[in-house]
Parts: sequence; C-alpha cells; structure tokens
Amino acid sequence: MPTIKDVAKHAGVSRSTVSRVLNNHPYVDEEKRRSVKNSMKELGYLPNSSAQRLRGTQTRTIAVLVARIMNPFFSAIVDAMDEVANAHSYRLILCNTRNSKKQELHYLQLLRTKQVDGVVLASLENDWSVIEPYVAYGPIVVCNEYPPENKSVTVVTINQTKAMYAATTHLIEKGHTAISYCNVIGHSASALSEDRRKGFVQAMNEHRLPMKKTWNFKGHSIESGRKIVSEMLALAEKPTAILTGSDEVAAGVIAQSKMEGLSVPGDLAVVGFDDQAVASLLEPQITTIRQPTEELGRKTMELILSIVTTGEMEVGTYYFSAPLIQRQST
Amino acid sequence: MPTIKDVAKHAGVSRSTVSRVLNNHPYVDEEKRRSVKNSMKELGYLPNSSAQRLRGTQTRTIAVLVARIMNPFFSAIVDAMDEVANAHSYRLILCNTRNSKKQELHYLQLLRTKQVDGVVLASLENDWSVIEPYVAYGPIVVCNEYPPENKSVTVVTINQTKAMYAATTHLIEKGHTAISYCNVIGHSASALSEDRRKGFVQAMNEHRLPMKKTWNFKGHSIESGRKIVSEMLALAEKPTAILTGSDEVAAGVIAQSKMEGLSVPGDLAVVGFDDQAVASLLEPQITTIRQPTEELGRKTMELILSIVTTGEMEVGTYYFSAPLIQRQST
DNA sequence: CTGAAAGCGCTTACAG
DNA sequence: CTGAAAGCGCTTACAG
Repeated sequence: MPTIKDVAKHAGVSRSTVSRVLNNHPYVDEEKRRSVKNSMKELGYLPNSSAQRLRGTQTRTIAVLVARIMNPFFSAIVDAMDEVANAHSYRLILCNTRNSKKQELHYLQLLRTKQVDGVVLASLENDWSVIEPYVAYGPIVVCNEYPPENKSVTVVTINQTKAMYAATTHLIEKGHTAISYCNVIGHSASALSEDRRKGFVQAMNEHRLPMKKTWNFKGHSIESGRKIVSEMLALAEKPTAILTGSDEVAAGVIAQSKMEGLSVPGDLAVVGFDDQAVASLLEPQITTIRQPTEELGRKTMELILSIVTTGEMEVGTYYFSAPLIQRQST
Repeated sequence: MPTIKDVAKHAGVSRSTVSRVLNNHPYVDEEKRRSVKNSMKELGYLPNSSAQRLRGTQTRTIAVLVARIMNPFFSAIVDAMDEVANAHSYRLILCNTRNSKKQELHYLQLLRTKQVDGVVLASLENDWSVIEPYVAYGPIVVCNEYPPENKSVTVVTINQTKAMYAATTHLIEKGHTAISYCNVIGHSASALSEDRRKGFVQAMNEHRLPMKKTWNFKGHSIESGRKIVSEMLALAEKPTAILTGSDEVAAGVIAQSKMEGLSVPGDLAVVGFDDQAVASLLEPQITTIRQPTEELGRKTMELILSIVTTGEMEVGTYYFSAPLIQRQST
C-alpha cells in the first residue's frame, strides 16, 4: 500500500501539500493539486484511516446499539439510519446487545476509545444512572426507548402513551370490557413500557373498566404470544381482547388461537404494535399501531451526525406520531 | 482521556512496560504488572485503538456486506455472525449495498484502507472479475451467493441445485405438471440463481414436463409476489404450482391469491425458500426450503476469523444442506 | 525483566 | 502558496 510519502515523492511535492490536497485545503496551486491527484490515482493511494484518526480527525463511524437486529422493527430503523449515514460517508458499527447489560456497556466503550464519533442507543438495558456518565465521552442520541427523566440527551421516539390510549379506546369502542394487556419485556431502564401502560390505564379508567391482574401478560416474541393463549384458556374469567404491544406477540396469539379453535376477532380481538410486514399478511390481518420506523431512523441519524459535526446538541425529545391501523383482528 | 504515558507515570514504569502489560507479554514482573493494572483501572485508561492499529496490530473489525439488512434472511445470518464475532471480541461493520455495484466497491475499500481485517460478502453485485482483485488486499469469505467459478476464495453456502431439485420433485409427486418458476433477481455476478434453476430444470426434464416461458417470473419481495398472481391470472394456460425462491415472494403470492379468491394449495400450490418466521405463521403455512442461517453465519464468521488470525486460507466451498419443510401450501 | 528510541501514516501550526 | 518539523498514542526490536 502506498503512503502519503510515496505520493509526495511521485508528485515531487512535500507530504504537507499532499495532505492539503487530501483535505481540500484552499491554498494549493492548481497545477500541483492536479499533479498530486494524478499521482494518487496512479499509485492507487488511499489514506490510512487509523493514522488520520490518531491525528485527531474523525472516525466517520457511528455505533448503533439495538437489542437484536433480527427483530424487524430494529432492522427497519437500522436500515433507515444506514441510508442517512451513507449519504454522509459515515459507517455504522452494528452493536447487538442481546439484552445484555454487560454487552451494552462494552459497546459504549467504543465512544471512550475513540473508535466511533457517536453512539445511537435504540435499546436500553442498564439503568440510566449507569449510562449517563458516557455522555461526557461523546455524542449520544437515544432512539425508541428512553430514560424516565431526560436531562442530558436528545431522544427520538413516538408518544407511547397516546398510541396505547388510542389502541385501548378502539377496543372499548368495539364493545370490549374485558381487555388484557401484554407488557413488552420491561427494563426498568426505559420508560417506554411504563408510558405505554399509562395510555392503557387512562383509557380503561375513563370508561371505568376493570384491569385484572390475571389479565396481565409479558412477552415480546412469537413464542410468548402462543403461550399467552394457553394461559388465557386456563383462566376462569377470560378476556375478550388483548393489547399485545408487538406484532410478533400478536402473530403468536393469532396462530395459537386458531390452533385452539378460537376465532379472531370473534372470540378474541388482538391489537399488535409496530406494523411489521407480517401484520398485513396474516389472516386475519392485524390491527396495529404503525411505528414510523423510517422517520425514527432518519431523524436519529441526522441528529447524531449534526451533533458530531457541529458539536452542538439540544437536550430534548422528538415525538413522532404513530397511528392506529385498523384491520381485521379487532 | 488518559494515555499510556499517564499510566506509565502513575505506575512509575516506562511506556514499554505498560504496553507489555496491555498485550499480556510474558516477561513482566508480577509486582509491576499488578501495579500497572491498578493504575489503568484508577485512571480509567483504555488504549486508543487508532494508535494500536496504526502500529500494525489488527483492527478487530470485519465488514459484512449484505444487500439489505431488512431482509430477514440477511438479518438472521448477520445475527449469527455477530454472535461469533463478539465471542472473539471482533466488531462488525454493517454494509448495506442496496444492490448497488458502486456501494459494494465502496465498501470493499475498507479492506484496502485497513479499516477492517476482513470482509464477508453475503451478496454479490459486481462481476467476479471486478471483485477478485480485492482478494490481494486482505481476507474475503463469500457467503450465500458465490461466483460462477471459484479459484480464489472460501465460500459458504447451501447446495442450491439440490434444494430446488427436491422442491420441484415434491410438486411433481403431488401431481403437478404445470409448474411455474420465479427467479430471484439474477445478478450475473452470482451463480446462485443459475444453480437453483438447474435443479428445477433437471427435475422437470426427468419427468418430461414442459417449462413454458410465460411461466417464468422474477422477484424477491412481497409486492412482486402479489404481481405474479395478477400476471398469472391473465395467462391463457395457467400453472397449478409455483416455486418462488423466497418466502417473501411466497407470502405475496398467497396473500394475493386469497384476495383473488384462489385457494392455496387447491388452485395454486406454493413453495417458498428460506423458512423465515412468516412461513409458519401464514395460513396456509408455507412449504419451503429451510436455510440453515445460523450455521451459514457462524461458519462464515469462524472461517474469516481463522484466516485473519492464522493468515491461512483454503480455496473451496462449504455446503450446508437445506431440507424441504412440507407444510400446507402444497 | 526493563527502558530509550524509532517509527507507524497522517495533520497542522510555524516560518517563510 | 509551500516545506520542515513536531506530535497524535501506541508497539517493538535493541541493548542492557
């Protein structure tokens, strides 16, 4: 691999001049600039990025932390982020935390060791008090999940409470009074699931409807959706509807319901969350909350890049709206 | 951020000694080693990886090129790769080529600029003659898609011909004689779709069945699956079965068939490919070829890491088997 | 077992 | 507009 020295020799100039050409410095003789560019091409020169980084310039790399890239919701936002990053010649390091606190911390070190210019947190495992100190080491933008109280970062998410309130109200309007609720796996670190539940509770209270403990479930996978149906069937008093908090859980609930001979929505109405591809493919098609994944991903990446570039950031939260999509499962 | 100098001062030793401790060099006084480690912890020292890289050690980073991370097949293999990489303290750079030749080449530069230790190609856009020269710049392992003739790299894939032969034979045994075929978008760069088709042609020929041109389709998305059904309905002679080459296409075909009042498999039998989650959720559940995504991803990452570490590689192809999973759509 | 010194490939004041 | 020189933070022969 040729180095800057080789190019300098080839073009008959100093390394400084080559460097200036490389960085589009203004004061370079046009003639020399052309000659240097020509030499670079002829030698197939590409700057060694480690050397550039060491010298203090940026890495042009952003770390993106997600719980699991296999979750379609995460791959959709990562896809959108990647598109924006690419347009600005930034690279993305994929950080699959697999819901591990340790992994999450491990990846956050990338910021400290200057291996990335910024970090996007699309999931949150550790308590915020553990994560917050990292803000001092470099730019962090939080997307989707978010801390209970935000005094130090930029957050991009949807209004969880409003979305779940709308979903609950929808079921109530359909005549349901026995509505069960499935929590996404609740990390105490994130206020997401708590805020969602608030929307549910608010709508139920407004209509004086009961919220039984036995109608509370947990899960975030197809498999857990299947299990929920079995558990429901064992109940003396059975709910007639469920808010699943995830299309994957909803898909599992629907698949298992069919196997058990239950009709959806006749015996059990089901509301998903996310509006993944599967939601409009299943029979019945799933009524769900549409997450604006593309907007979430794009906005998040635009914000982190702007912070990285300008050094300026604003503490605060960007809310996107997430509409209820009525289909056949309710 | 403290540097090696700070640690050296704090521990009262030279930078060399700190470096030796850092790299687990054997000949270091136990006492000093402990003292250095203690200083590192106390100062919160982490080595600057750019400096380490510049000095010639590895980047511990692998670039993974996929067409689109949103495709569940790709996110599944990337997930498996990530797990292996992580276990060896390697990072993954996500390279979404979006089927762009230019992007693919762009990402391959990461190998030349020493930003990564190795590259995994899980999709292939450019002709192999364009990609092959990059083998000289560093380790490359090809996964899933592969060049027509392989004289220079390690390939990990399934036996495409055998898989499609089995799928076709299955339909023939079910009594079908009018079988249509959907090509995955055919990059001339990859021999995958060509090899798959060979399996189809072989089975059809063995049974002297006709392969009409009008029964040939193309596509790789849910949407294209929907379109195929419309196109089929316009045909004078309609096929009674289709090999889609992708569960996403199959899902589109099934969804649209229902809308058109066609029964699956009664009016149209459908075979998918990949065995994505959606395959067992749809009604009817999709008969498909199961791709061993986890094995593909794991083996690929193990191979590239082994090449990176030992410097030794073997030209050749690892084949995994991909069984036919019979469900309800045939 | 340990330190001084050279050098990896760049960039950036500094002095012309 | 341009070059010589210093320095980014590390590692690794080299000589003890």
